[in-house]
Amino acid sequence: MPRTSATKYALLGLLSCSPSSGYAMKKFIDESIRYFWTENYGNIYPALSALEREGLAVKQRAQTSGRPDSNVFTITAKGEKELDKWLAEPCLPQLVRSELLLKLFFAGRLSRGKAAALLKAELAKHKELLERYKKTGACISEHGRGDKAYWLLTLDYGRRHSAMVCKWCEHSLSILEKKS
Amino acid sequence: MPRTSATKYALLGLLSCSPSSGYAMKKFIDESIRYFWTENYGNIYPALSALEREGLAVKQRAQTSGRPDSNVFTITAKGEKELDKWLAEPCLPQLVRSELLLKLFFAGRLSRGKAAALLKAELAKHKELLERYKKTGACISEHGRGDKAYWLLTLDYGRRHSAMVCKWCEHSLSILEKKS
DNA sequence: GCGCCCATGTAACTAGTTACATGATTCA
DNA sequence: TGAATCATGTAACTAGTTACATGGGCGC
Repeated sequence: MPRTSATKYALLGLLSCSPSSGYAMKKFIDESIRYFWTENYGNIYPALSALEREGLAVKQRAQTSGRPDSNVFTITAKGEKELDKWLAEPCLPQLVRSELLLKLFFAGRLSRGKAAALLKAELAKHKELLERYKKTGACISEHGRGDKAYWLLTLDYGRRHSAMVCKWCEHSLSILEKKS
Repeated sequence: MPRTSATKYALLGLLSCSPSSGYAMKKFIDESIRYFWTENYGNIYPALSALEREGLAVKQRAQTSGRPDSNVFTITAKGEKELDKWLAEPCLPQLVRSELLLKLFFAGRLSRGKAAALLKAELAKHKELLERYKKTGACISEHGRGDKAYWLLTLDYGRRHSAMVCKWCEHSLSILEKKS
């Protein structure tokens, strides 16, 4: 079974919040949900054309003073129906590929210092993420209109995930230090 | 910069433990490290040919009684060097795409029951994973030769991850229930 | 003979990334 | 005038999945 790319639904979801352009959606994704979703232009623009072709969104040329014109897309009733259908479907099993865990799995070949360096880099990354989540939380409380519960829920996941990784790294590093 | 596929290094890593065939490596991956790494035949066989072409592994035809012949690959000194170089390099930043979090982010459109169903499915999945990790832990203690510390470390990650997801699901479900 | 596991491989496909090209507007 | 940001798009690429084809050996 060919699983349709989720890009389509990510864009429909964003459009269900408010009409938007490809450029603006990319920006929103990078600034707000990058910790669990990414897109790139090479993906977005063709997907938007497809949405229009399928009648799930309509395009309008919009002019804003002081900026180039943009193509603003609005979700249609058909688009909302399609989105809701997808949202209610169970998630397809996702295969994981963690380069870090793969390296660590074979890290017996490395010196302790080099193995520790991998863990320290991961620890630093997630400490920084934890800092960023604090700001995101404040941002949602300010900007979010309507039901923020689910936004906070995904944010909570991010926080718990990074906190877990930090603890695991610290624990792993302490084990490495104890080693002969 | 084109990032070389990690499949190459995954296979080199496995070969650094012991000579093996593509089929056997696929089996090992599926049975032991599926929780953080996956491969499929369409990926493995071409990668093995490439390893041979680059002089990182050598192929030998092997016959086992009662089974079809197999191509057993052995890592070369050059292959080990290449592997060690890769292992010591910092991990490239990995982009995350979680279909579950994406759905949840837009779950304000769903009934509470449907949103809860997504979480319940995830909870069930990770409860089952936790069960499996127990067995894997025992398996490593028995079979693992040499330095098991790093194997246990990746397993510890899996356990912590699934435990975190379970807690997050339960917490999220309790919030959904409290909602008006 | 049939179904199952062993074993290898490829072709066609879907998905996702990167690099490039274009052009507007703003600000220093 | 040059750098930065806004804005759209495509072509070429890398990566990964699925489906298919083939054939040996084993047990029923």
